[in-house]
Amino acid sequence: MRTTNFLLSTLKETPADAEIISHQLMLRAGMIRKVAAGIYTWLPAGLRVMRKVENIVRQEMDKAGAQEVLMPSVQPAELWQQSGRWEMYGGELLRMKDRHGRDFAYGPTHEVVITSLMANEIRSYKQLPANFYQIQTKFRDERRPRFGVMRAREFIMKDAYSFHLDQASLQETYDVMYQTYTDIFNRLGLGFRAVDADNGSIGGNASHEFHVLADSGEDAIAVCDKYQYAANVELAEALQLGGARPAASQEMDRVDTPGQHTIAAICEFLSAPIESTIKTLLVKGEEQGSVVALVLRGDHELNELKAEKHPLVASPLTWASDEEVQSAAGCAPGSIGTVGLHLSVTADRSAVNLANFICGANQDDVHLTGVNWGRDCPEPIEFDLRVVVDGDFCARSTDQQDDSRLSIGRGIEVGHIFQLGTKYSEAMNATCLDNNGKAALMPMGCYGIGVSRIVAAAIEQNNDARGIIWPDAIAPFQIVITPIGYKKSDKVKSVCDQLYQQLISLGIEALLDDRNERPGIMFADADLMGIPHRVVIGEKSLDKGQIEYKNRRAEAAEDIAQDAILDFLKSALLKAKIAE
RNA sequence: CGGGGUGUAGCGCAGCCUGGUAGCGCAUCUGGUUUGGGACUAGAGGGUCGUAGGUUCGAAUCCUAUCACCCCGACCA
Repeated sequence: MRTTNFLLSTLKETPADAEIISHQLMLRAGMIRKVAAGIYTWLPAGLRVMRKVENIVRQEMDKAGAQEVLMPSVQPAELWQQSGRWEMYGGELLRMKDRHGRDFAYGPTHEVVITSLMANEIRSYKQLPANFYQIQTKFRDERRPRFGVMRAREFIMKDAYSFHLDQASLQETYDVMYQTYTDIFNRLGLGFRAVDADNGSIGGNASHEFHVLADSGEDAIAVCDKYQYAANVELAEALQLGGARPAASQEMDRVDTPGQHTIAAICEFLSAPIESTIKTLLVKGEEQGSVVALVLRGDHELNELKAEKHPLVASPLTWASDEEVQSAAGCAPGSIGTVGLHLSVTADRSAVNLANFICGANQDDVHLTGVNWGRDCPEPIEFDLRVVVDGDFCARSTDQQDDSRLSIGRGIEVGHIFQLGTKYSEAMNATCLDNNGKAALMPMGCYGIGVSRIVAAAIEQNNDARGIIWPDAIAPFQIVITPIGYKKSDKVKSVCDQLYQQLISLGIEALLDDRNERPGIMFADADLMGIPHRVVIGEKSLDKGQIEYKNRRAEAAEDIAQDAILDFLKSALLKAKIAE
């Protein structure tokens, strides 16, 4: 491609409404343009990247034995009504009527379409297992689209659905998809993690999210390198800290703490370490009108999702009102404690093993020190209540003496695989005959990849002050040829043209910057667009028989002998490919 | 959906408070000088001031309504 024949819509200035770096760079590099909130046009530079992503996804899905189909983006309401989702789905489902007044929806996902199709197509277990995928435009009417194509309303997704005779077969395909996703993200050249998204109720390996690691990610994830454990922070199990509970060695004592209502204030006031304090939180109980107490070490944070799973706690989690706190504890929040509290008390694992701790006295402006479970107040129910923090032990670890530690990072969810079971096959009556000739509901699996989101996620992970730095596998062009004096020097022109033709004939995607621009502009555009390899051809170096090469990631350029440049580039591309 | 904010040339913004018929930078087009990291110079084109009402002799500016977009939160996967 020659730049004179390519829509190179680069911007020097950053559009005002772009918040995160990938959105800014996609606009500046001329990859996308907004049409409406959360709805974008993909310009040539952007589409080339998206196609690269699609192709890798397609190749790996095919390799895994999945078959490509294409389902409609517009779907009749009847299918959604059959599954009960027409009512359930809510505002995210874009609904519309055709000219006859019939209801339709723009598909946010395709379970109901594929399931009703396969209910007809699959008759025998001999056709199973089967896995079908498509790469399609989806529409989810997000209340608040943001971050460009990262959280758009219309987006491109690869979704796959597998059908099975039994759970064992589903698990097998699930495992294949797990590996396929790993291969895909490796080939894309992205740093990622498979994150345990198991909510515990289904058990096993029922759900994994694949996250591209980036500071701007919307999800916090806990990662342990030693045990290959990664989980959404909200789901990550928090083990006990501090080992077994020491014996009580202090007498309980009352201290006046006027005006001290926060953990930080109490620690300061009493010169006590925060790890020796507990906080007592009152929330509404599952039983109507009841209040239950949740206890955490002073430095820990309540994980609301975990609390909701506690059988005594109302779901969704609701804080007790000030009045309820007053009547249950006899004081205002900030002075609640476990001694003499006539409520069910559940303590986090790391609060249970404390001895001689500090807590409120259930009397305003008074605290207790030297408090011990069992002696001064009843032993609490032990429960995992807290949010894991950086440096916690990994839940996979069996030995707390080892060096496994969780680190907390942020991720962008770009893939999600999960086992659906028979939820949709039941709703759509998708059965096949088993080897006894009996109809059996087909368990299903579902596997999504956010194709358009990957483009943005890749930029979040690969950029610098000058612009995008594409991984080779998804760059819009592999090589950019930047001539110095293309219009002035016949020599420069002919060397550039020749190299360009050679690269093209080798199937290498090269961009020849044949504009009559100053070098600074051409360099800036090439860097902004993130083209991984650049050759600069000018009379000065040609006179020395040299051509300059620079990798987008490299600090400086290097001189290559003119007659060796083609081999050099071929091996540079090959090296990048092997590194994938 | 709740709170906040913004709509003026392709992009970034000023002008609005204190009404007098629109301006700056970048980009674009033409000529000249330039050409190894976003040049210089001379000129040119481009705007229903989001939309609709109202107040006024006169509205980008004041008032009302409405639409769009953005941010924070809630929500969702």
